Amino acid sequence: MTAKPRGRPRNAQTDTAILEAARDLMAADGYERMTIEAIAARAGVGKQTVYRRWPSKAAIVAEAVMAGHLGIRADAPPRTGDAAADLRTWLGQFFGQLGQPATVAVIRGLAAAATDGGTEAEQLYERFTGPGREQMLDLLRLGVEHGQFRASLDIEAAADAISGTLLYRALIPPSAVVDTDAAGFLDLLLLGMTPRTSPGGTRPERR
Amino acid sequence: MTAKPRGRPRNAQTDTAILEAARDLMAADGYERMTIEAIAARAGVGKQTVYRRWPSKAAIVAEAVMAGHLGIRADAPPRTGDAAADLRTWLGQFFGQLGQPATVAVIRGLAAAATDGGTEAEQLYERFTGPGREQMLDLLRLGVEHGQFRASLDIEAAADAISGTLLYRALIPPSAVVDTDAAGFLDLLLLGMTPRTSPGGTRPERR
Amino acid sequence: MTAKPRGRPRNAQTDTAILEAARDLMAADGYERMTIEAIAARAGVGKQTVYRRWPSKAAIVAEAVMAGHLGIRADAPPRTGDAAADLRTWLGQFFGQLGQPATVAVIRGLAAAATDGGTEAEQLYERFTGPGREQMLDLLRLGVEHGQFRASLDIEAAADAISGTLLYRALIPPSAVVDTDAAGFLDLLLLGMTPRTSPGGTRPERR
Amino acid sequence: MTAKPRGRPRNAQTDTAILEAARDLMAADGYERMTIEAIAARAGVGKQTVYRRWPSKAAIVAEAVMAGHLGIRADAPPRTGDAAADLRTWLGQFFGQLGQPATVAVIRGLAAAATDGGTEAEQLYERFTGPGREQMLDLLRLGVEHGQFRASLDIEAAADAISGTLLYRALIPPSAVVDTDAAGFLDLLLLGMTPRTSPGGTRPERR
DNA sequence: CTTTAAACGAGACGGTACGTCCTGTCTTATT
DNA sequence: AATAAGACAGGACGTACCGTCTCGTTTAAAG
Repeated sequence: MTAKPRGRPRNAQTDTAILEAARDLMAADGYERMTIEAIAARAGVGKQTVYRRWPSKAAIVAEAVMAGHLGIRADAPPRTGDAAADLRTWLGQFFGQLGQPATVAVIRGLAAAATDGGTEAEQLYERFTGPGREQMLDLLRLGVEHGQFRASLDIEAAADAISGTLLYRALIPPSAVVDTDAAGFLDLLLLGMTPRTSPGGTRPERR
Repeated sequence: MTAKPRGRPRNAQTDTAILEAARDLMAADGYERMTIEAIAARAGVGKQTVYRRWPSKAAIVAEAVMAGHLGIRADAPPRTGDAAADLRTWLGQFFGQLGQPATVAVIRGLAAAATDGGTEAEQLYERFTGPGREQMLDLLRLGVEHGQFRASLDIEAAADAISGTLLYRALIPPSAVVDTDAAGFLDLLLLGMTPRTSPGGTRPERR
Repeated sequence: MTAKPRGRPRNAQTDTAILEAARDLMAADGYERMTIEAIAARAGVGKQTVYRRWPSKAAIVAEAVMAGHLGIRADAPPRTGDAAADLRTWLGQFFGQLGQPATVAVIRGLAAAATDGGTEAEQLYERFTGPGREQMLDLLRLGVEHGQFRASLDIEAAADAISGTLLYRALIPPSAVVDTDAAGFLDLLLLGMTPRTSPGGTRPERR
Repeated sequence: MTAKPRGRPRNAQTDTAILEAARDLMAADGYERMTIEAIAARAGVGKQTVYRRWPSKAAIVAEAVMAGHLGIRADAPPRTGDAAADLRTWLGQFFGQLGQPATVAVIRGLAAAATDGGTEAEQLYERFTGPGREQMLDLLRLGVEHGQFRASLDIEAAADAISGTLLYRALIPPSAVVDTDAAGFLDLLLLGMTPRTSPGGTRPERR
């Protein structure tokens, strides 16, 4: 049990203001070019107030993502009973967002934050992938149980492959993006079934 | 045909010295913490000499990787005729190197460099993934022809999934790494076959 | 009335530390060779702290002189009632200091600073010559009233001639200095009387 | 006797081009801001060619002045037999030029060059003031002999006072300049006679 | 109410690195 | 051998942020 706080309590709206400032600047400048000084200024807040709440830029970004201030929405996946379909729907959310520059900026930022090294990388990994990963593993496990995915599936490895592909797609330059849709990707990964190709079927040339 | 060069020619050894300095500092400090000033100092070179040759830290790192000064070796894959086996062997090289801190540092650096934005990201993508990707696509195509991989395989998507997973494994903190071996991963991705699990078969606990 | 200051107030001792560092380096290296970086380092201060207070090297030097940190002492002249004698005594202070390397360094620095152009030159002129000039004009005026100097004396022109000679003596190389004493110079300028020559009377050869 | 020169002879026009480039840049940017690199570029010449001929910026400027490329004209003074009048005429040349910005820039540059310290200051002093000084001393000596100046005049000190005043007038900011004419100044210095004031006679207010 | 204690905006502070500019020297190929 | 061009090690420039540290002020709860 925490001791009753004394002195002036922290202003809860300040958190929001900072996270929103971070979100805007991230979209505008990218993670690297965004500075804590600029975040504070845009939030109309002293620098110390930022440092009092988060230890680093990476931590701010991680929180902004988790709090939903940044583009990637981690809504709970649907649970219709059809695990494969649910997974497709859910991943579709993410793959669909890869078209939006803001989302790409965020994922790039997270990757950059992860490379900052030190404990933040671990934190970020935990906070960012943690909850989503659990959902993913659940659905994969369910799919195996229901016989939708093959029994030998290494669900942890599968989860990593999904996350990794998502990350990779965000990092590569837009001109090189291959427009495979999420469902096709999932089939590729998990089923050995014919992936449903995008309408028209023909793959565009790489630049 | 290039114009005839005038004035004192650039010293080719200087390039090497700078790239090697970058390699060492990258391994020691990581991409973010490595400074151009330190690279110049370690190479025994003026800062301007660095800037004369590369426009940014990202560009230096990209070149260092391509020139083979940085840990990831992109040797040509073996061509035994068995495409699936060749691919396994070749990817094994990369996955095996994920255990070495220097290699991880490099991949993290490349990711960070890619997030630096601008044209360098594209350059980096082209130069880094380009050659390797061609090899990968070749082997995948061959495997499909020989019936080792299913006919419906989207080889571009498969290549992205492989690259992405490799990247993801390098970025996540060591404590969270799942020790699936390369062969198992490949089976997962391409075959729908039972992956060969590591001896003992039990998955270690996550931290 | 000035606006109420906000934020952390500037440390007044820091001003002193910087000015003293400038004084020392000026004496040691001369104005040209003295760098702002070295001033900051010697004062144990960040470079920005220097730039926050003064816009240029010239401005620092000007302030250092006015604050008395640099060698030229502009003590108020004596007021014995004998204006000519007072002037001689007072100017003697300055001419006497021309033998000290530190003083010469300062005057040279002021001249160099003046040539930096811009508004600082004006500032420097005002602040450096201003107060002393008033004293000089006062004494000259008094001397004319008392009949010690001829009635037709253009006191402003006389003041310029005095300042200019002082400056010139500081700028020329030591080997070329003529050792006329202050009193003799003054007589030359103002009285048409026989200057009191230095003991021995013979002028040394120029180099 | 010098050995017969071998190899390609120096181009004499190059000297001129460099000195003229220096003259132009001096007028445009001032001594401090003028760089040797810019001089070479403007003269259409390699940097080394400049360094082969002069050891320093100060030396270039000194030569530019002596060669008449820079504003101050040191024509020989007239010799009418009336030493005082000749001196007035001659000094009038200099004082008159103080109105031209280019001339002021040059004198300021010379002062700055003198403060560069080292041997260049001495060189510069010798080359710049040397020839003119001889002329000045000659006329002063002549004036004393003819009884135009008082017999007790210390001619070396008088020459310094004249040079110093000229220098001082060039260094002080234009707004502070007192418009005493040369003749009046000279009378002040040498004669104890009523100086001829400018028409109207009233001194303008200082800024 | 008054005291106490923390939060807050502001901005100074010692540092570090940035990317640019210039110095004076050194190679090139050319004249 | 001199030249135009330009690379080179070095070093200072003035700027931007870092993360920390005062300031004076504000806001609650405790006395």
